[in-house]
Amino acid sequence: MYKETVYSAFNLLMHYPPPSGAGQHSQPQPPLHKANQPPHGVPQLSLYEHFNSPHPTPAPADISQKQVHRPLQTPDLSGFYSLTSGSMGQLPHTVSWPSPPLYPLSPSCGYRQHFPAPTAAPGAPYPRFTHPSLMLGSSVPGHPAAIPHPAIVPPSGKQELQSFDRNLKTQEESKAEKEAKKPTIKKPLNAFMLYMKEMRAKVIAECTLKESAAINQILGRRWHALSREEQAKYYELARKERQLHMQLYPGWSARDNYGKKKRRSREKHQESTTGGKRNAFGTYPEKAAAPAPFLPMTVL
DNA sequence: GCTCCTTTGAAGTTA
DNA sequence: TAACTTCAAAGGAGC
Repeated sequence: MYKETVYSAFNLLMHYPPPSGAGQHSQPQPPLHKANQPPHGVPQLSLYEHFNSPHPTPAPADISQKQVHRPLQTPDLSGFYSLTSGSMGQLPHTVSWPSPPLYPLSPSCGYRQHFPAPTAAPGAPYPRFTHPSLMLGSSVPGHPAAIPHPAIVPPSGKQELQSFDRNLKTQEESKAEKEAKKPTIKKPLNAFMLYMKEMRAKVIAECTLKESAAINQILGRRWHALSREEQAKYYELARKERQLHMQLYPGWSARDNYGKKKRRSREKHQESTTGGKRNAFGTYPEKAAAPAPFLPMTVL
């Protein structure tokens, strides 16, 4: 039964149609994230105003209007923010279609018909949304909450204990320790990362999956299936995220974290694509990614 | 406990 | 400037 389901789903995916317009456009347009820059002269709410506006405002029917107050919601958060839409109309004509999935997905998770781009009724109030990293931290003047911005990652308690033990070590070591203890300021999340954060729980619930790699594949496909307006929402969020990040950490650069994680060697990367390491489903990427034959249904 | 997997996008580095 | 690389999140798996 399980095998049958998996085969069916996999065969479906192999014949999974690309989104409408993919591969058919003759005049490629700039990517959404490039095109989605606000034009000059469009009044922008300050970040403080964004985060301290007491009441969410229903969005106008025409999202291309110069200001859209669009509080969105996640279940565990109480705040909201409003965003300014500068160029919602300047969206890419289409998006590239992702490569076939490496993981066999169930139709309810991987098949496009099951996750159409959500649409809101015209004039309906926008759902609340507060991405944690968009919430005010203590470093924002005038804000009562002493919650640090989540981009700052303090060392873990374990590391702190370890560093406490090392107090007896040499000054040089403690100096190096101090450097290591410096909280890491993380990169602001991009549009897709924000989308993943919001939708992950939903996918987990729908698909009863726990493997992040598999979930991310589903989310990647859903991202491509989103309407341009829906994607624009996340590009706008990401823009705000970067803006806030710049305000909170003016001197920060992505260079600060560059190379901090262990650099993956090309050999290792190639190894992974040529069968060196198993993925989350215990299969080898190159085998799963290869064009799959149309497998016959197998009843166990 | 570190790294990989897997996704997209931003930003860094390299040629 | 184009191409390539790294890192953001997530959590199970493997070493």
